[in-house]
Amino acid sequence: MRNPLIAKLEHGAALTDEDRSVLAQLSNAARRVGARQMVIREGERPEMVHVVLDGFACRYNTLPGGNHQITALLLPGDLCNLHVAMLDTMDHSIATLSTCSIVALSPTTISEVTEHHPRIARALWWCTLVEEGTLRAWIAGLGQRNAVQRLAHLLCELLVRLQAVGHADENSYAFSLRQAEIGEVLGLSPVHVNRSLQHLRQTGFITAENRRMTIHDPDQLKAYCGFDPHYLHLTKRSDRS
Amino acid sequence: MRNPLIAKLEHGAALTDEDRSVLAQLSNAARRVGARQMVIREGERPEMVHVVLDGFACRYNTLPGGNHQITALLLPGDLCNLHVAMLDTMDHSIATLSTCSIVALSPTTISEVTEHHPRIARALWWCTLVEEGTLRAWIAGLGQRNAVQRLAHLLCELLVRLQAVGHADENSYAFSLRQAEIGEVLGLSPVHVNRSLQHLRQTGFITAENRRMTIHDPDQLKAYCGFDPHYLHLTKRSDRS
DNA sequence: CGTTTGATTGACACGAGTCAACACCAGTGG
DNA sequence: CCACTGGTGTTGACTCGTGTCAATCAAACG
Repeated sequence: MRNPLIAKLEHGAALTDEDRSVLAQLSNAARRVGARQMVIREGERPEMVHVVLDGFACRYNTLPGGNHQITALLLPGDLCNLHVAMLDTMDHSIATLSTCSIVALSPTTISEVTEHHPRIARALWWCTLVEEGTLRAWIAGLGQRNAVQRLAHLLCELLVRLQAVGHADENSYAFSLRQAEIGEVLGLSPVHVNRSLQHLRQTGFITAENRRMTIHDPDQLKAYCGFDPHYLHLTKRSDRS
Repeated sequence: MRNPLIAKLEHGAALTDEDRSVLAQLSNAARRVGARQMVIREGERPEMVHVVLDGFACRYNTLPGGNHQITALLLPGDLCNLHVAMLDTMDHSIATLSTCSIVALSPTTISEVTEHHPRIARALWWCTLVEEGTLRAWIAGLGQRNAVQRLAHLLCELLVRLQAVGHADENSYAFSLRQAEIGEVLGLSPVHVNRSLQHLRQTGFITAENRRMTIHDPDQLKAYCGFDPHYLHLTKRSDRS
């Protein structure tokens, strides 16, 4: 399995072999983190840039009252807090969902790399655009879609994003979120997540077993929930400029 | 009334007088745009960075089915598409809501300015972080708050953001959105927006008349909806480093 | 094996959407 | 100067999606 960081950044810029080897080196210092561990807490001053190399992590906001809303899923290849040096304190928290393999990079490492490797710098810029696009897509889903479509849309997004880093095959991927956690992503109660999953199962769209999600006909599910991958900006570099 | 672009960026970096005069110059070429005009359409290749100097504009996503979800409100001082050069095509549209005064800057202007004025560059970076924080806060609101709290939260956010650029006084600001547009922000039907507004009026929280929103006791309304301005990162520069 | 954690189910309550009528302007044109 | 218009805001009645609570089931685990 390829290095997911490299695989992801390939979508954002035309990397050279040298770029790749730099990224590969950065990935060496990965550490293993158990499921449901905090990585950064809201209010802290962030010190490191984190890169997820394996597993699922998330950003989440805590609301007065104690409710949580997950605002982003961090998949293999995803970065957090690229802008680390700019921030006073975190306005949200980051935690693992499954067991993860994570690298922590110092701001100086980042700035050295971006200074000497313009294509990597470009790819990192691209990452933040994709991140913003994803945030907007989630807002649109929360505001306009019903529970089942929201869930279907999430499953489609995960399929496409994981495929982009080589962590999903044609129509399935490892998926170990609890239903309660899916609820925190979609703004639904755990019970309703359960019912929505059942609906997708009974309609024959998906099979979820053994911590693996299988989407029987991805194109059909995408059509069902109106999934348009444009916001992920995955057009292969080679396709354009 | 101060230049809102300068007023906003002051929050992101300690600007010098020279920085301010550069920004003031950039603001000269503003053009007037009527209400409900498209600025950039989804799918287009963006060519210019836009800055709102007066009025309300918005980003919005169009969903299959034709529904719209507003994903960001662009207030005086706000920028769109700083990252213009990086994008292939827009994954969302931008339009005015009220009559606006807008400047369009070329990517080369931007890169020249950021190259020669590191504090402005820093402030622009800061802007994108605030933007992301706001997107996350909206996700959290859509996922976890009920209609009235969502509305109250929006009104609080607008108060604070407009105050930050000198476009609101202690407890009121010009506000000319239709209820249907508020609905597109909050993911609510126009009818329910109406009822939620009435609720806030009858509870004595707000008065909305003459295209002006008055929040009688901002602290109380903030407490009511759990508004925490942290995500706007408006701590005055002078307060820290 | 008991224990625990998470998934599933059913009954019920309630927030929010829908539809349709009506009120209230501001602007228009006669 | 006044009817007419179109766009918004306001109401009421009804429906339906989703949340809540609580019981039960299933699988993982020490």
